[in-house]
Amino acid sequence: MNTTKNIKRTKKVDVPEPTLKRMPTYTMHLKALLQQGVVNISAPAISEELHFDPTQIVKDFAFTGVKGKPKVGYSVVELIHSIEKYLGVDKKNEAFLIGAGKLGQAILSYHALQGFGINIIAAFDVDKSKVDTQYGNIQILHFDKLGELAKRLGVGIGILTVPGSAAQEAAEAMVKSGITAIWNLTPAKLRLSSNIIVQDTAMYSDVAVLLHKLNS
Amino acid sequence: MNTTKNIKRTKKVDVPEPTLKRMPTYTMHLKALLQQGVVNISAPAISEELHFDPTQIVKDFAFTGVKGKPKVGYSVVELIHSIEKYLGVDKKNEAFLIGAGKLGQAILSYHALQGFGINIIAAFDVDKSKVDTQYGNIQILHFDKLGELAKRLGVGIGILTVPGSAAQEAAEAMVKSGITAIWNLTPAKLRLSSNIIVQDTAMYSDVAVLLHKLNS
DNA sequence: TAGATTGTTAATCGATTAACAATC
DNA sequence: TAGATTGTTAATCGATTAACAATC
Repeated sequence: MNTTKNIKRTKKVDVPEPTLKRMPTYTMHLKALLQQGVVNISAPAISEELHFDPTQIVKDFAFTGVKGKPKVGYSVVELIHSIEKYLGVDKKNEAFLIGAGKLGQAILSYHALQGFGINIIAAFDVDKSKVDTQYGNIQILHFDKLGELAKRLGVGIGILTVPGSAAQEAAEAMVKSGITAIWNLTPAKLRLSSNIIVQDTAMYSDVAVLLHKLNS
Repeated sequence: MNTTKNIKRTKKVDVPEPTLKRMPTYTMHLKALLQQGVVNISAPAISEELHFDPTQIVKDFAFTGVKGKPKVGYSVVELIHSIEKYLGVDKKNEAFLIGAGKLGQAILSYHALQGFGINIIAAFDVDKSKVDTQYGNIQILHFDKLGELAKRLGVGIGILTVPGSAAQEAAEAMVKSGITAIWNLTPAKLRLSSNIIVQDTAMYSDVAVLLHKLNS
């Protein structure tokens, strides 16, 4: 039995990551259109607003399996449903937030995140003044309880908002607790087992791009 | 006189944006090495740690103008200086922060930002309970004062951390105040004059990528 | 029917990766 | 000198954009 062949058998019709990153922009815009009572929308019309190439928009939508009508465009409602289903927004996607500092609190209070498919069900911290308090309607628990709770509730997603210096250690504890996907908002470069999904939000990278554009 | 030709004359040796985004990762790693007393480092050695392609690392470094020695690698100190100079970290880069909510406070308390070249010198908000207080050593002023202060101090960078619903309006006020570069941390898609530099940090895009990787 | 827009295939563009000569 | 690594040119890969046929 040839393992290499088996891996290749999974036909690689994978979405480009840039497409994936544009998806939430689409749903946000489409929801605004829906509220304005717009029923159908064409790719060129969206292009006008978002400044994406119309062909690219058509291609992006095609990945979700939605069908449009020539001359008419797409049903706004259908599009929203199709994209959200494709992204897995309808799934449970329960997450723990690790590190209830300012950034963690900002994420906790950003309720729109639920609209993008992530459902934060508890937060963890080591700071005794924060532990066993509520933030919004989310309980902050001691970090020690992460392992037990993650296993009991079967939570697989962790949002990492601890200080950069504590990030690696916290991430390792998360993995031990059974967390398999980490949204890393710290500046740290995490070194974890390759089967763990890590998604970095590297703010400093964006700062570098901004400054370079400004100073050149 | 042909304008089109004049524009093209500026030989397009522009850095790829991915290169720019990797730069801060390099400086962070190199600074750690420096603290460990490492004097020289080769691209293959960095590749081992950061999992970037070694050729890509060599190319990235070349953009900054630094010179390496075959068989030895690069001087860690020289590299840091070269990259930081290239990114404009040495420049003043004074910035205002607009919106002193949780996310704004998180940015304000993230002192490492200074190490990436941005120097926040004041924050603005419309919330009376926040106005005229200090956060860390940064004064929070009323949003009304933005225009006057931006002009007086010649501040050109604005960090936008208001709620998404207020983002467009705040951004327009910033532009009127003479701000030419905006780091947009809100989910809003800003519609501004094309000469304004806007850099989005779109957290929801990263969530979309994470969930898709997890659910597939 | 005429024309706008979808859907798909082909061309282009840009970044990554590979190859290799130069060199310390 | 031998060999590792830089520096650069070429090949590959993937995403964007263009072209165009299908169709409502």
